[in-house]
Amino acid sequence: MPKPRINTMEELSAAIGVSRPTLSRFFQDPTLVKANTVARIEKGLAQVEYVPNFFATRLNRKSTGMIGVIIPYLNDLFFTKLLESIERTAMDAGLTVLTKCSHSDPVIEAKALEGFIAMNVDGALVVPLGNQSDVRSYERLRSRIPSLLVDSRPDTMLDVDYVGTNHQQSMGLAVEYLCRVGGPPVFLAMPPVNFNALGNERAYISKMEELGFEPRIIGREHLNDQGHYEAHGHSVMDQAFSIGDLTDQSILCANDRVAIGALKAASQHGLEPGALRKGGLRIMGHDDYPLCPYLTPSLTTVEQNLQGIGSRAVNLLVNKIHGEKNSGDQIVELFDGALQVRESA
Amino acid sequence: MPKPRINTMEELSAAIGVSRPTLSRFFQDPTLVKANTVARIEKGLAQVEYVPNFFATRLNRKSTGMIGVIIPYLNDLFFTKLLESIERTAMDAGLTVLTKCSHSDPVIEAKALEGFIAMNVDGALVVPLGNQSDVRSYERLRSRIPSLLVDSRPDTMLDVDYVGTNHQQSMGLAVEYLCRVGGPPVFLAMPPVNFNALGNERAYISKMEELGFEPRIIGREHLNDQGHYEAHGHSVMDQAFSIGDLTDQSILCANDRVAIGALKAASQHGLEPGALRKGGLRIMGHDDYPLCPYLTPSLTTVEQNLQGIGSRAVNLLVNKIHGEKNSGDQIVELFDGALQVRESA
DNA sequence: CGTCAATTTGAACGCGTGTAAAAAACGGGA
DNA sequence: TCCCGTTTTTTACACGCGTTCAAATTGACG
Repeated sequence: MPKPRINTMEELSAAIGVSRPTLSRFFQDPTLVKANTVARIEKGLAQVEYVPNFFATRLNRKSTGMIGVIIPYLNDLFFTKLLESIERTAMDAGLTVLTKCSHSDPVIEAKALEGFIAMNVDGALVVPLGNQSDVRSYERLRSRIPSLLVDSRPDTMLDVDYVGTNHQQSMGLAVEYLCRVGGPPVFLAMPPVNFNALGNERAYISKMEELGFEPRIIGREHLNDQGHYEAHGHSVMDQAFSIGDLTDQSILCANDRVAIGALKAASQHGLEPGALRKGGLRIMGHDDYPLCPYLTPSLTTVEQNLQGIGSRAVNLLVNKIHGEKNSGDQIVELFDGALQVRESA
Repeated sequence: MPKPRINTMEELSAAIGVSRPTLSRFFQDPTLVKANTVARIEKGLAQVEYVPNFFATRLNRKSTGMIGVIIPYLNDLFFTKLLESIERTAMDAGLTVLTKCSHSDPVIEAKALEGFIAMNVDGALVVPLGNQSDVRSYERLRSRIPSLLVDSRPDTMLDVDYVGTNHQQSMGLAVEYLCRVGGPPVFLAMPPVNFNALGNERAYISKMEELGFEPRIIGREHLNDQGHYEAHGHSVMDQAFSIGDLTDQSILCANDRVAIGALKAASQHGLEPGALRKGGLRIMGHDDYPLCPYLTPSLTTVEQNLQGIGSRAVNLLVNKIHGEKNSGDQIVELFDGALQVRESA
């Protein structure tokens, strides 16, 4: 026997004999209503089918209790891990998260940001596409809504609040490690079309120079579909190995997915990255993709503190929302990476 | 010079000299307004900053133009691939997608479904947690909103509209292939706590029996945290290999992530799955996880047609929304899997 | 210039709930 | 029992836009 469906608070009010304003307060926060009355309401509620209309409740409220989050890709465990951290933290803070994915399309990204404005979200976390992102969209967003850039910061938005990894430090770790335990690394870059991997690249160069080595970057010339990092890494290294190049070098990859492609190329050419431990071919990644330990050989990499970045981003956003008066100062928080030494380097 | 911000249609109307009802019609569908007027509105719009309030627009509309989608995990490329397919199809159909993730928590799942009701979505696609899912929540949802189960169907919801993979067929393919090219496979199951992998398991059993072989299932007794498939596959196989068991068997894994763990265990024990091509140790997965080609050895598997499942699910949902009068008949569409023979088996 | 059809406008109401202010009911203590 | 402070109820307005409908305007055409 299905319970009778009740569509409006008005009807509810009539059905259980409690005034509508009291019901309204009850749904927002039961502690605003006397225990006695709460019990009466809950008893009534158990007998009917009623769900307050989401739109109506937010229409005339100062705070919607929602934050918007947008990420560039879905098919990447890096972003989903970050997203998971964000969602969990936000949920604990009592916020509803509105997740969007731009699918690597600046137009979709812009539309999503506009959507956040239209929905009056309390704040927004933006993991941007990168330099292709529409700067004006973001400007429009942050002029109305407390916002934070996460993970990646386009060159055109350097004056904006931001939480991410300290690439100088994390790539520095990688370069230093590779140099210490073997030969100085060649840098396998991301596809050029792609978003600002420049942070990693610049960090590589400066660390190499600091240590007195000549930086060498490969893979910038290869065109590749966006997001197909493994294919990129594979094709670049396959080509090199085919002519006997780089077969005893240290290869530092822009990220783990590129490294996964490189690993495959190596194994196809009968090479065993990391086999000599202190020299020969070695392949290292960056990010600590969840599958790293399960690759053969397992992938040495630098772990990004996605957990920390995600939760810190949410907390900072909450602060911005609750006033904390735009102190005027730009917020920039960079998290250090941690070396994860495994078999491949 | 920032454009003046306009907050309501009323103000907009005054600002650009077009009546509010006309503006309303313009925002819903510009073709409802004369070209001449459209131009005038657009010109005015370019000079100000205005975004129609999302809540207000949906409050008094019959259709919200939104569909809700919920998936159980984020950190799984299988689900993100499915989600991507769904989002793309929905976007093409002009629908706004509301994505939620239950993070493997039935309570979150139930809340999300209630949220869909509260937001008056036109329809909902539910990729359930599995047998842990709260059946009543889903019943409440589908009693109010056109809904469809996708990918997995809990035993408690067998009478419900559903789109997914034909596991009988896809696992049949795998079993048949393994038997044809080598010895009959042992089935490496998912962690028991987990959601209904039973489809795969049952399909394995029935195909084995059909071919006259004795089914053998391992890995059911191992307890494991949810979602850590690789660790599960690894620990089960590591244990077996350690006592010299299964080292020359065909192993059919419940899914690719389990297989990835199994592959790692093999390599750690100096075993090379698939090396003998037609016998010896072979490992096969199911799903065609995007990384399969990049593993060493690359993973033989059965590809699920996620693209097809996702877009079909959206299209069916759209049909249900647009009436198509509940024909009364239950909708069940099963997609065939396709063999992807690689190195590991 | 007149006519008819197509558009736009004004005015008003509705959507379901938030919110504020004042009046009424309640509850506990002297 | 009376008084006072707390809680609930009444009442009324607000939120921003969808929608309707009659009245006014526009536009193309003859």
